[in-house]
Amino acid sequence: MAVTSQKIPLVAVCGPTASGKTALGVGLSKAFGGAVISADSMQIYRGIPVATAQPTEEEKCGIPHDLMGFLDPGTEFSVADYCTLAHKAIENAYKDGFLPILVGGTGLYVDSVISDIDFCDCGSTEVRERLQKELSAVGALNLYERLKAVDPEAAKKIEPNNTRRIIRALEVFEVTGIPFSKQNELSRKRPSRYETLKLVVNFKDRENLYKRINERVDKMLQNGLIDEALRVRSDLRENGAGQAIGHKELYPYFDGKCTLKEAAESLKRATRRYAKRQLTWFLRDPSATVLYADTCDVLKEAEAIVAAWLQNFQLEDIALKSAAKAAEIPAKNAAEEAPNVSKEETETAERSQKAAVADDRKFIGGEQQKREVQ
RNA sequence: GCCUCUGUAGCUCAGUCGGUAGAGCAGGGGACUGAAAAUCCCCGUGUCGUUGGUUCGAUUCCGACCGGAGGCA
Repeated sequence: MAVTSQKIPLVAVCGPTASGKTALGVGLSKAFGGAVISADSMQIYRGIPVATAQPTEEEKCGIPHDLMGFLDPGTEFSVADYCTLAHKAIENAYKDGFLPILVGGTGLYVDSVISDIDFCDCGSTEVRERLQKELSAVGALNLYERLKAVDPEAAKKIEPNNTRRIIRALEVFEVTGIPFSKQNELSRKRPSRYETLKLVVNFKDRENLYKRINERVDKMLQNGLIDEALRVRSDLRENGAGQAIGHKELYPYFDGKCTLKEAAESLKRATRRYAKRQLTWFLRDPSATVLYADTCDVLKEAEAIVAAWLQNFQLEDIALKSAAKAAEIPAKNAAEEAPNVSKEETETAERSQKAAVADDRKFIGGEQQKREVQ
């Protein structure tokens, strides 16, 4: 399966919150000379690192991270803005000799970059605001009827109550004169500019994910989530960082309407639901390789997959040299380990790997120390 | 000890003038092309506390018993 195009290789690491994407992205970067480009609609904002679980300098392990914590929380932002920045960031990383690794939980951002969706520069705040006003004056059904007349294809796919999508579809038509559905169709035909390997972190038993989520929320509360929420409350905008899960769930507690315990519970619940939504997004893509974090060592498995995948590329490619070089060792391991493993051996291996996963942090720390000593 | 109220979905409760039940929340599934940690859609069988009785038929009416709440002693 040789790759004939000149496309840039891109590894995407996706999965629900608290699944260990960050550590996996860093781990792969260390193994293959990668640079992380974040694909997270909330980690882009500055000043809310606790709620958005931004990695600390220590967790980044010296790996370059782009598109993280650079935007003022009051700033509006869109997928289109993100794509512009992300394409540039990926290109730059690649030019500098890094293997670009897109790490994030925002499915729309990840897929928009990967398949190079064309947002056709057709965003108009005026038109959108006008439609919003019309909506409250005329009602959702009327707007929906208008969409039906103008773009029946789009109307078929959009629920009559999903006013946000109705407005966007009408907006595209008004600005460009081309129906939204047609626009999408054209965009879909456009070839991607990347050769992508998409990894999705999942769990065999959902309870394991939920446990991690619950524990992480508790940790956030210990790490100053309340102070952070109080500090930035007035800076957040409803259609920007204010949407982030983490602060708004604490407001009822601040307003004396519930106990901290209740607020924490609702925060956990919101996060669990979000994780589920992320999973349905990522698991929908049949081309994605799914890794189960509760039954195997995700990093090891991912390293083997990436190493094998990198062999599709021509090694004369200057930008890939460092990656290929770094890949040598894991590639060998993968070749030796992957095939000819009996079922029983796999099971015992899984069991011991489970222990390693449980001790995730220390394990990575140990690896890190080794490398630093060398 | 007596009196009153109460016991229906994981939780809070509707309801059936007797024909085996339905909302909200929780939970599950899904969609997604410029707010996406957002937005939206779909999914409700449970010994109607237990046990006798009346009845063609009881979760619904009557009795007893067992929980829970309140009142009087």
